[in-house]
Amino acid sequence: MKDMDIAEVSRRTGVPASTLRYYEEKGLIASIGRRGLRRLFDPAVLERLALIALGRAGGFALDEISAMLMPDGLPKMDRERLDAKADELDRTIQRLTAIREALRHAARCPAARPMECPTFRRAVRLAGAGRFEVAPIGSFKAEAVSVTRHRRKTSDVGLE
Amino acid sequence: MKDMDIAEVSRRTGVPASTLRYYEEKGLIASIGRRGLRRLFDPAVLERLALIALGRAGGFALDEISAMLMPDGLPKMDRERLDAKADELDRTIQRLTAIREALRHAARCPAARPMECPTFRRAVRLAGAGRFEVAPIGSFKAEAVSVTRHRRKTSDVGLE
DNA sequence: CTACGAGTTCAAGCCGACTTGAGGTCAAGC
DNA sequence: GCTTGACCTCAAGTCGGCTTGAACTCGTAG
Repeated sequence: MKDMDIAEVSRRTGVPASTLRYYEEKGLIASIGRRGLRRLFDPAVLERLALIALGRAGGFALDEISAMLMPDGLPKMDRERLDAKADELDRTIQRLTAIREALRHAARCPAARPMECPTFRRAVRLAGAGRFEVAPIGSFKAEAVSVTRHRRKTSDVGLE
Repeated sequence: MKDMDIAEVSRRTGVPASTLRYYEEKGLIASIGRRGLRRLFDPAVLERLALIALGRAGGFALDEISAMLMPDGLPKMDRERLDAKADELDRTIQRLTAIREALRHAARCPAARPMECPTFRRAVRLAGAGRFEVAPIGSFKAEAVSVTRHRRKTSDVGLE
């Protein structure tokens, strides 16, 4: 298998040609040359695209991803940096798990107002969904979670 | 505690006033009236904002969230719909967990190229990070994950 | 030789969730 | 009575990650 044109890369990865050009422009992938105007890609780009997709699926920004990949597609970051990313993901997972439980519970809990249900409240608290001192029963607080979002002042709850 | 002005709601929730106005405009929250020009909010809005934050933290779009809340802040969706959301979250969690493992592994795996490492490859596969038939060793495929993102053609990997 | 279709560039558009800025209103304190 | 400052509206801007469209260039099949 020799070098591929953009259509083949697109076909084999499901990544649209426009996206591939965009990624190249951003320096995430590189074409190995041209035939006429047309880009030629080394098959290794498929692997690299898999890693990029992995990062995207993990919710990382393209910039972060390119910071993690060496020119040849090897993970570049040191152990600490990768572990930090893993930890970040870990916190996200915790949060999402709590939210999932809240939803499951809300689906069958008969309480009139969800916030009156201790189970639900607990889930909300674990979700770290903002710092609210909501009235009913004892007040609860949670540290604001801030998941890699640009300049935010106070409690950020965004996942993305 | 009687009705609050926007500043108080903001202070108590950490949600900026601009965001509160935006949410009102979108119909996610409602002010209970005005004093002069100024909005007045019922304390119940705090609870509603907590639920909104919960949804945001779960990665749901504002539209989805408002579809889940009754005018008074009660979860509105039927059991099936809520369960479906929970399932969606579940899949996301699975994916993120796989990615976290991939990162942890990559942090200490000595393999020259990550894709040569079976453990890593497995993680990538579980992450469903695109459908790639990458060269080395046996090829693998994964169904494209599509996480509630607007019109996308082929394999979408976005989480957000 | 020419037409075709797949590729190219560059600028502009889109989506969601907000933020920012200019300019206006109004209740309260001096 | 006048200033102050918190609040208001409305339009426009921002950010990331792409997509879209117009206008162009090639290699190749007929």
